[in-house]
Amino acid sequence: MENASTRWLDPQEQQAWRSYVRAVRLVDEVLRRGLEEHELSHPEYEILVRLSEAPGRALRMSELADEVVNSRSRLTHTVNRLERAGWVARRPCPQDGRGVECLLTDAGFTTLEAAAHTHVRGVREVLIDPLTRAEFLALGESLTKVANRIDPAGRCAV
Amino acid sequence: MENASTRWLDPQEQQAWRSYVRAVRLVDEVLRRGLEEHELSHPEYEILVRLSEAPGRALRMSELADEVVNSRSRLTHTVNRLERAGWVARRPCPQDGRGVECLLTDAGFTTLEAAAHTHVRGVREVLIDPLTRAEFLALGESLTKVANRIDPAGRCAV
DNA sequence: GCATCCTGGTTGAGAGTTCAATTGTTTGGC
DNA sequence: GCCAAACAATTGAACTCTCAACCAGGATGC
Repeated sequence: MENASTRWLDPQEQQAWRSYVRAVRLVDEVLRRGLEEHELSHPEYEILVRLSEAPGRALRMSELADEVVNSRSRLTHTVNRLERAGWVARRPCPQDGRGVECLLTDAGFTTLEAAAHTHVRGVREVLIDPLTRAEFLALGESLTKVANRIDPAGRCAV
Repeated sequence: MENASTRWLDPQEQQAWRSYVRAVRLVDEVLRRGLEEHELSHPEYEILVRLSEAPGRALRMSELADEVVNSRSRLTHTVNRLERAGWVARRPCPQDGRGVECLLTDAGFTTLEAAAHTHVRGVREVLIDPLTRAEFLALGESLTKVANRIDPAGRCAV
């Protein structure tokens, strides 16, 4: 499985990689703390965002799972929590008896609106403001390439 | 707490931010799968790396926590697992009766050597190869800025 | 019509993480 | 020397995530 021919990272690559790991961890932490005052985790927040953008504010479980890059099982658990909180509701899918649609409630929308302010402010503060616009957009483009290499179809259920 | 003056992300920023989230999630997933064949999680792997680089292959718990950007408590739990596996050992810190030193064992070093091949290959595959060298290094520099903005001292116990 | 397979979604157990509370040590004022 | 405050690390409970097993409902072959 492993052989001696692995090409190690040179010092610059090493440094870049460590910054990646460190930044990702710190950014996550900041955003988590921002959302917790709205009783939302980051994964939960993303689900609400996707639902709010969907036609009729509803999506099938599997579509939703792909959009937020979650496993089916993880989505089920997370949606359970959101449903318990009253921010989301489930209903059977009319076209497909196996399917389940997930629907953003009005309460969910209200929560989302409130949380979005905090969240966007956090994103600006940690990721956008420290960089020039060009740097930030370049970052985005690089990461688009990275994501597309791993999951070209754009719909990965992990 | 929230007011109406929040500046929302424009479409390009939006796109960049979503790529960030998506890429980070996908990269994490790939690396996790790479390490699992060595029975290591990514946080565990990082701990072994830091120990292997430290003088005498040992660090105090709090230093280690800062290096890998973990909370104290999380580090304790993770080190418990590593200790149970025999890859790490604890000993009291001679200078400070409160302190505990964490030490990489020979078995731990061997495991680390094996896992490093898989891991570095994974990092290359998902993060380095899809980009030009300049792009990758620019990514690293941007993320260094991001990390330093959040945690200027470079020693954040989260 | 029914046996088989595939897909959408859920469940439960086990592992990992967070938070608040706890134990034990050192430090600093007096 | 003593007491309070600060610090290092650990603990346990509650919660989240992963994986593998499961239970439908649809599609396919005959």
